[in-house]
Amino acid sequence: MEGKSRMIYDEMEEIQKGPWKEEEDRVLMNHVKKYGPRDWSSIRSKGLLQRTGKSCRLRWVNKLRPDLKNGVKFTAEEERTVIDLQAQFGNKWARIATYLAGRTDNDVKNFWSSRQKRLARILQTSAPSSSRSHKSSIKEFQAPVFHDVTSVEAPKFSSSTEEASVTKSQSYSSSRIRDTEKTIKMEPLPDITYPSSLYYDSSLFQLYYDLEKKPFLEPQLHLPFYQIPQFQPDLSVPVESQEFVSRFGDPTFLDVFGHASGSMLGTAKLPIVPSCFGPTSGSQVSGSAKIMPDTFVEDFPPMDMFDQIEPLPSPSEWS
DNA sequence: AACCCCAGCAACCGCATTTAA
DNA sequence: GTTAAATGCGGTTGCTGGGGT
Repeated sequence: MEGKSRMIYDEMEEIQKGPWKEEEDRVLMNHVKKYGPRDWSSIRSKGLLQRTGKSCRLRWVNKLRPDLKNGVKFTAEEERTVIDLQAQFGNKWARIATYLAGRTDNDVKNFWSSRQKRLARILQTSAPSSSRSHKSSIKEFQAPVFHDVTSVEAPKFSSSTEEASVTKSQSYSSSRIRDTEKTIKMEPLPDITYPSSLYYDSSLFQLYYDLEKKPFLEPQLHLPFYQIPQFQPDLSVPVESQEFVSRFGDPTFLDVFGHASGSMLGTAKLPIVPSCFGPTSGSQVSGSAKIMPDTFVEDFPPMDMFDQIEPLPSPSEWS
């Protein structure tokens, strides 16, 4: 080996990888103090560190930035935010992270993948071994997503027309509602103060109903699944789905809901009247103990065991 | 005590996009 | 306008510590 290739080899060899040492962090911090968070490549070219510019930047962004919540677990609120934004944006971790103060894209990404693994395991262990059809029925479900997103602040965007569409005058929630066809806006019921931004994913309904042909949901069927333990087996629900649905009563399955208890599920009913069906369409749940959506969200954090589930076709794909 | 499993995390890699020359 | 370098992003990997057996 000689000449240029030798030089390249030496250069490659010198590059430091792996965990950062304190001294390296100090050098990197000094660089940022002097020049700001940029010119990462110059750190190496000046001989300050044997790290690539990319590595330096990553270290700064993920660990050294002063505003980071290092070593702090995601709060329930942050989890809700991530779940909601992931549903909205997909795996746009950097974008999602802009909604979470002190969190990096890596944080969000790691949080999400941990969660996916956890849920996959839960699904796996709670799935009855005897039923293949059960497995397929799960795939037909998509999670109804309940969120109170009123407290989520939209980030301050500097550019991008798409991002600029979320203006200060527009709440994050309203943009969310506007953006998705899957969202059914909740109308407040008299004498109850509901967060105006409460919404859920209506696609659960799509499982059973072609909305164009059957504009009215049967009262029990448009219930969110927290009422499912009381689910009546004769409600024109496909047998497979009933089987799946019945598993909400399975104590193991309930682990998905964190500290939710089976008894809570059994008694909880929420009067929800999707506006598209109108308050007079007879879709209100009868005889229910009213619970606030927020309470519900708190008691049933990250309800996303359906995340593995393939999305249903969009309405335009229905035939 | 030794081993295994797993969750959480940090860091790397490859590719895409943006910026500067 | 072109090209190379710098930066940003998302997927993936590997390490580590804690808990269970």
